[in-house]
Amino acid sequence: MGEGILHIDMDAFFAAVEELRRPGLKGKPVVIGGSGDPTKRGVVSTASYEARKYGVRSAMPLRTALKLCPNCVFLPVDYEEYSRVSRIIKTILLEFTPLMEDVGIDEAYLDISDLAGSEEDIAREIKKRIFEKTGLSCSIGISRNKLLAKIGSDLEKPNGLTIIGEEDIPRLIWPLPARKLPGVGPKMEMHLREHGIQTIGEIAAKGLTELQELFGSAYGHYLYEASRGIHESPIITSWEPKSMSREETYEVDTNDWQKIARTLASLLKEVLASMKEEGYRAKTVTVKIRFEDFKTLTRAKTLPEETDDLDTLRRAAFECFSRIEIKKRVRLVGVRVSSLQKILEEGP
DNA sequence: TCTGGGGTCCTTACTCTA
DNA sequence: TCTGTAGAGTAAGGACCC
Repeated sequence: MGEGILHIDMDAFFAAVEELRRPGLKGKPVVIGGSGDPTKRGVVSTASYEARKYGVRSAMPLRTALKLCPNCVFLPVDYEEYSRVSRIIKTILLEFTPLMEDVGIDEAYLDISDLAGSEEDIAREIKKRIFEKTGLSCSIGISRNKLLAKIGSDLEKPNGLTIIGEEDIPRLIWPLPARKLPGVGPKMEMHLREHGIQTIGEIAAKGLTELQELFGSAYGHYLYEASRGIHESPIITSWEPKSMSREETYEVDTNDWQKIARTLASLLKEVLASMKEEGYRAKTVTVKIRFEDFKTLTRAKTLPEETDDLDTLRRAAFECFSRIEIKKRVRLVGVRVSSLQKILEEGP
């Protein structure tokens, strides 16, 4: 007992949903990303397992994926459809327990500590119910905390079920590449390698003070504990958004100030629409410009009080924009609002 | 040559105020 | 009042996540 946390991760979610809609795609290499046109700017959101055989990976430019796999079927991202299927899955999970943490569109944590029956039986039942209702498979990790459950769900993909107990850490976790530890991305992986560290076990072999000297006190402490499977973070069942943003990458880089300004104004309108729809006002506006060389600048302005007035937010956004010198071509424009305040609902 | 979009969190620097 | 500093708020950038 005691391994009461489940991490549920849908297998190649976007591609799997598309295959449901178009059974003719089954068995073919499918790549979901951007507008679906692999000659245009965009990156891979999801590659089916067949496409992965060609080396296609998430976050890879679509043009690179096309070179690796000219026969792949390229499809645009249809968030509305994936969200619809996602809601069905989350509803199934909530039938098991209200202690569900929503992590993006295709993942969730469940705390089943107080449920009757073995963790493994419950996980099998979850997989069965999801498959019956949606035709989709998922992978589940079971352990005593979110960190280990998440690593576990990734170990036997697709359609996996992995239980990680205390005694399994040296055998299952320590041989894994450091990159498999949540929070270790490409930069930190390189940084670790420079210090001769390639696996999670090699992190666990270091002392706390050494890790903190090398990687800073907070992150060093995280690595020390995480590499030993120690992680105390609760299941978060609800939360408030901290910011909302829209950004757009041009198909062709531009230095046309008018065009950039029009993009900024229209992105702000979209952000404002989402903000109003969800019932928030914002106090801080941030404008982001990415140049052709990928150098990115942001400028922020905090207002005296929260607002959802378009003119006020637009003045703030353009004040930020005016502080950025456009002396290179621009590839991306973005706008974000933060310091959000929920508007209390009026009575009927 | 390429590198999306929507988020969160952390670090560092700076400014203002108690 | 002078001086130093702690803490809050703001700004900017960067790493990471799906």
